[in-house]
Amino acid sequence: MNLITIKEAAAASGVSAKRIRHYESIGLIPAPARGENQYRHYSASEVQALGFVRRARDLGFSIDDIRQLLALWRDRGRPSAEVKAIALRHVAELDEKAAALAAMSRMLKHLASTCHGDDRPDCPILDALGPAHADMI
Amino acid sequence: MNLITIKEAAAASGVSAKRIRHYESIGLIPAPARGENQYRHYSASEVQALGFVRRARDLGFSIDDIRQLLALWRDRGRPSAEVKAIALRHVAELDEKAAALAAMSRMLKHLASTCHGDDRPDCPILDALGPAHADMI
DNA sequence: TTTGACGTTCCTGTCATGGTAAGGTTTAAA
DNA sequence: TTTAAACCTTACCATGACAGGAACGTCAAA
Repeated sequence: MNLITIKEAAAASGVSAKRIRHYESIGLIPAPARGENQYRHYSASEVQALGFVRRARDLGFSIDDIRQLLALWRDRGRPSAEVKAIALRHVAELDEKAAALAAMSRMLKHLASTCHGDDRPDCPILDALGPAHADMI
Repeated sequence: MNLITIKEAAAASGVSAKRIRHYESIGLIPAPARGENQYRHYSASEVQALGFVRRARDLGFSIDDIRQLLALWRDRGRPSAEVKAIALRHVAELDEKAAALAAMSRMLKHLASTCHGDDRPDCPILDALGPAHADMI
């Protein structure tokens, strides 16, 4: 099997060398083989696992989520229900966070729309943050 | 002026005593007066500033943003344009983050909808994360 | 041979806190 | 009077998921 250096593995997987070492240090991915010079050497399947991690991170999964997903991915007989449960729980978290951000944005847009935005000091945004209009938030 | 303890200031402002000390340590709010016993004592205006900070945090502003907003809030002659610019920049950030989360959620919902979610091992979610279907993400 | 591009480990910083420890103070009850 | 509790203080460690950089070893090409 063709073994490659960490930089090549980084290029092939889309995970930076720094992150690869980090993932190894926290036990997300197993330590790879080392050469005589102590350099890490990665096999194709290890690069595949790194790609898996990257794509899961791109979907916003936490490292702990990915730990479980990786284990299920490697388990040929896993029940798909377990994977689906993790995914749907994550979807709920994503939707919750997105809703919270949208609510903040809505409020700020409203406040900004009532603010002149010129040289005058009157500012409904600051008024809303101040104690007199606390009820607006 | 009625001076109150940090715990009372926390209750009145909605900012925990821990956070109040933290905000002081990073210079977000000025150090308050101290009693003979070195206990912090807060005035009404200091409690108002803490409430300001809390509401700005509730709207997702960073500490550095709040630093600027507080300075503008205290400046009676500030131009509202400066405040509006900070707010609109923050709105853009919020919208960007919300859109990213929504995109992740959409993709995961789609993948989950095609997953049986039973005892069978076949799982389009894992397949999509794996190297063969990298193009799905 | 020397340069520069790799590799290694280890330490610190990020952001906005929370938790906890070890100690001093004040207040109230036993 | 003693003691217990509820406060207060500072200071340090932990979080998540890394990035940056120091200090040092190794390797390939000019």
